[in-house]
Amino acid sequence: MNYWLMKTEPGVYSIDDLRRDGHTAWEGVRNFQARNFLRDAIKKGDEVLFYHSNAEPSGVAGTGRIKKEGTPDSSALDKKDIHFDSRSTREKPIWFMVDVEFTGKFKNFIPLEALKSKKKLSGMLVTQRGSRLSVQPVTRDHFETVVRMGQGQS
DNA sequence: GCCAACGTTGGC
DNA sequence: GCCAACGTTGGC
Repeated sequence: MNYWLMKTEPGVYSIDDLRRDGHTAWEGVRNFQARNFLRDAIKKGDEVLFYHSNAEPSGVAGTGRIKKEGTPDSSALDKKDIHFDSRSTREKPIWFMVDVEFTGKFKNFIPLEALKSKKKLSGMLVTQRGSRLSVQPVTRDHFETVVRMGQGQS
């Protein structure tokens, strides 16, 4: 079982949207490192920290779980989609997506500032300057610490 | 809105 | 294969 952090801009798709929908296709990722995680490493049942970026404040808003492993990203094949990529084809897809299901919204939203100041979370990728990767691996320790903070037990 | 940090592209 | 130019991310 692995743990991940996935970024989304709440104005585009928030934890409340995920709660409403139950699950969603995590599509539109156009970065090769993140693509490799989506295609190769993320497995059904893996747990996800749901992170609001470009928000006021930015931070972890809740959790999700991988419902379906990597499949070709259909938005890359759709000419009308903003994420359309002419290099990607049905036979040789470049981009991949996973399906994420809602598992919970934090009682306490955890702002980035709180992640940074928590000693136990030192080294967590998202707290590092210039960390732009939109799909990041998280250690089990860090995942559980953040969840405890979000549930208000720490 | 600014801008630092980073990823990607393309000329050579 | 280098690296400058450009585009994007995302905190502030």
